[in-house]
Amino acid sequence: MIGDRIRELREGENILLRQLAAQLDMDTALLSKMERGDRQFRKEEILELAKIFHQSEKELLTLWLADRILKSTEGEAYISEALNLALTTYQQSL
Amino acid sequence: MIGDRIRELREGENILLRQLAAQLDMDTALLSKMERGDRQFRKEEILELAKIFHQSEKELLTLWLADRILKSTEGEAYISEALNLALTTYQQSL
DNA sequence: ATTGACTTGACAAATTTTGACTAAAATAAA
DNA sequence: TTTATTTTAGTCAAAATTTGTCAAGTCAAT
Repeated sequence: MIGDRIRELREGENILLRQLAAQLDMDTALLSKMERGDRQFRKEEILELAKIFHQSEKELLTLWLADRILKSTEGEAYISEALNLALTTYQQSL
Repeated sequence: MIGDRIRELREGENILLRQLAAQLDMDTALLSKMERGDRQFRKEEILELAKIFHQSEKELLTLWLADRILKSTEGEAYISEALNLALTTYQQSL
């Protein structure tokens, strides 16, 4: 999800994986995994990517956090119910 | 949240922390932390607790998963947005 | 002051996540 | 097809996180 978006942005600007990896100071193989969702981005990387691609931090961070949320539910039952409950619980806590 | 519910159920049946801990084959201190939300239950423990207290697995697992979801978002920005996005993304994936 | 129930903090053990590296696979260019 | 480049997959150890245990702590009731 965030990985797809990053790939989309990268390809939209015709930047190679290894070039973007260099900008982020990371191994190309690792960035490849991150774009494909095998590994998670770190928040700092998302912020850096927002700068590089002139996207709002909010958009990218939201995608990134949604990914992490879904990852934390992988393989479980009652995911919709739990997400709904988490949402209302969170909103009430504000 | 799930911890509160377990404590409620336990106290409702006048079971001591150490007694329930014994039934779950765990240290009393650990169960104490779990009820208070310091530590997370494992899924097998939730299933066992559903049996012990004659509650539906769905109810307890949903509470448990919602807890884990919220924990995975702790300290982040755009939590509501991400939860909503995670929810719609998940539902579309079905 | 002693007992019983529960809580807390510190530490060690276990598990999971992570990044670097290597090589294989896919893709593109010649 | 060969060669070069880009991407993906697999492995391994280090780092980080989670988990379990124990001892000491609080608090309330006796």
